Amino acid sequence: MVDDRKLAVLRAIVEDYVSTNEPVGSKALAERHNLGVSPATIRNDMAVLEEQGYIAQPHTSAGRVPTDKGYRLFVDRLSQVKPLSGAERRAIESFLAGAVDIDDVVTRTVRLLAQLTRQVAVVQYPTLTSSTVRHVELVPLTERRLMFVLITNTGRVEQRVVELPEVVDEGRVAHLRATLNACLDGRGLGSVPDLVADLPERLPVEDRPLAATVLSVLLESLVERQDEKIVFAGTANLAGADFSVGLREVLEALEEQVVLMRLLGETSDLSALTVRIGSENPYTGLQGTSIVAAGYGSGDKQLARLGVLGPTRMDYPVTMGAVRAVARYVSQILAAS
Amino acid sequence: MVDDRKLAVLRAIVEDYVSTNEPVGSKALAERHNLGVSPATIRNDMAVLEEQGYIAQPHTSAGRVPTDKGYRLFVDRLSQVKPLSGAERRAIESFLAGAVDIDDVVTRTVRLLAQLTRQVAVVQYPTLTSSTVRHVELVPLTERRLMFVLITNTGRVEQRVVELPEVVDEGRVAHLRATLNACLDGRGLGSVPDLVADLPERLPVEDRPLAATVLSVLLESLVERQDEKIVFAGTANLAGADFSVGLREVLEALEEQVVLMRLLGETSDLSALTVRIGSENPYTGLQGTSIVAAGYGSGDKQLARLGVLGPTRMDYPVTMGAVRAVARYVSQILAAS
DNA sequence: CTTGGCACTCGGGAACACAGAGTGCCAGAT
DNA sequence: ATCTGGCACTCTGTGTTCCCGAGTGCCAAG
Repeated sequence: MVDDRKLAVLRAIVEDYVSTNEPVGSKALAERHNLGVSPATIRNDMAVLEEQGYIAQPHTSAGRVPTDKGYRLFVDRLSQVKPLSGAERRAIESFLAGAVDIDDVVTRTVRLLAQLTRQVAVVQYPTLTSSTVRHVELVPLTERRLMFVLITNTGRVEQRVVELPEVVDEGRVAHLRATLNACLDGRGLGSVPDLVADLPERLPVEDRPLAATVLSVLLESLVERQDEKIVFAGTANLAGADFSVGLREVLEALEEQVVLMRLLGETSDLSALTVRIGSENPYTGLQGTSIVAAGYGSGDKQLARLGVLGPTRMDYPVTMGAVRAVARYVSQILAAS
Repeated sequence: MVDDRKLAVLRAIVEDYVSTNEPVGSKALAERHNLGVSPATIRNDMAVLEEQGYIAQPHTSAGRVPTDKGYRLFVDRLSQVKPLSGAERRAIESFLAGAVDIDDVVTRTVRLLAQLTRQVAVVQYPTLTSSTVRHVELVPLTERRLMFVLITNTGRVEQRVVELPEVVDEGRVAHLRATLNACLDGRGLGSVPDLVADLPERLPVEDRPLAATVLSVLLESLVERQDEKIVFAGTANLAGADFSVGLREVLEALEEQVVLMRLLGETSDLSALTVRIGSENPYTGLQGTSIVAAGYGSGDKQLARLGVLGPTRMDYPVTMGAVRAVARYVSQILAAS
């Protein structure tokens, strides 16, 4: 009974603080929530909660504010993900349905998510390594140069210009193209390095330099894209909010692909809805912020992650609901195409 | 003689204000610049300059600040574009030289420009319409679906998934591919609509629905990309600066492709180094900001524009120098590849 | 036309007081 | 054992006042 009420108090503090952005005191709590006890009792509970590190007061004689630990407890045990309204769902669906290609899907998704949560949205492009090769194309540009294009089953296209070591005629290019496609078509990108390892040896000697050059570009493009592209939107939503640390640091972090990558991706379970709160964050520039992220992908395979970044003081149930919903809808869209 | 000195005073005011970010008074001017006259004389000049609208005072008994009109005069008549240092040039060159494809060029360019100017950099992707078709590829994905890929001479690749009206075999796809390439190879994108207009009629009747479907996708992808993609970087540089209008508005404008487009592009002469100062700006959310932009492209053809956006109070000579230099180097890179 | 002098204005910072919110603690009630 | 009301105390934030200094505009003299 006792502990139960303390948790209720913590929940009330989090909810009030999130909605008002002001430290919340015992009196206000007693009024706004019917906890059935007097302010004095609440004060006692708050003293305990503070001692345990769930809340803190900015100054003596100010109300209490949840700590990161407090938010953590709230997210883990005191809240439920809030589903979106029907109208919101329909809006999402129709907005995403209009996408024409993978770029468009990602762009629309990130904007949608930013608008929905009124925070900064971050979307990782689907990882190549878990998709498969649909087609490899070699297009001669000049005598000693060709365009290498790799198309995956997720609709993603990688292209590179390859400088050739020697003049090569159409026929040899066509042959290499056929060989490559026969070898790679439908295979997972992760297995490509193994598959092409002994390929030059299976070719006539005179074709080997050509093949080696093309393959090195192919492998390079795979490696390079493994830490994938990430896009974000909604930075304008940062303007109002105040973080413990400056706005500048947050914007800088957002432009660092690597940092973003780690924020979204450092989870073994790609599909889970993960929340990282304030100081749980590995990156110093993002102390005052929380990240809510989820995996998405077509079918059972999780291809990549998406999420939002906002002030620690955010409405976690709503945000988590939005992120989860968008992740699901994107997965649907990808599965359908 | 008289007017000359007034201009010198204006120049001094702009320079001091840009470097100190504080309204500049007559006494400080007389000390820091050797204008050879007393503060009182400068005051008289300043009164005239203010009457003519080149400067203004935030409050009575504060120093003067340049108006947009004042900056305009400064840029047009009182300043020279400042070339970059040799070290900076080399840094640019080596940084851009490592780019592997067109995406990479654009990404590197925008980051470089942001870092160089310590402002927000904006780069427009090379416009398709002024480039030419290098190759058209049709890749069957399933019986009723194929991937359409368009490669241009600038290394840009457009792809679309096409849903077919009927089951189509490899042979017919190959035939259409050959026809398309014969028809379009090497032609300007602008002329594509004309070139394909009567194409269905030149095909056997049974191929027409297929051709019509593919062509409609082709044309659509051209139209869609005509208002081109724009990327930006360096928003963290906005954090310190203060605009007359809020930071939020600026960030919002940056995420509006259309707005950015107009900012960069609304010039008949694509190649000129253009400066748009504060209220000269068509968009209300960007009043306190100036834009410095230049065209770039391979060879003589200007393909697109790039530039930076910063507070009206910026170092125009330096910024203009950086923008111009980067535009030139990017043009070189594009011409070489 | 320039200069030094002078009175005037106004913004911004320092000092100060004060109201209000919130706390902690204690003694009494349940 | 727990809750409650009361009470003294401690802050922050705000409003007020005051004053300094920078800067101006004007004027009369060089």
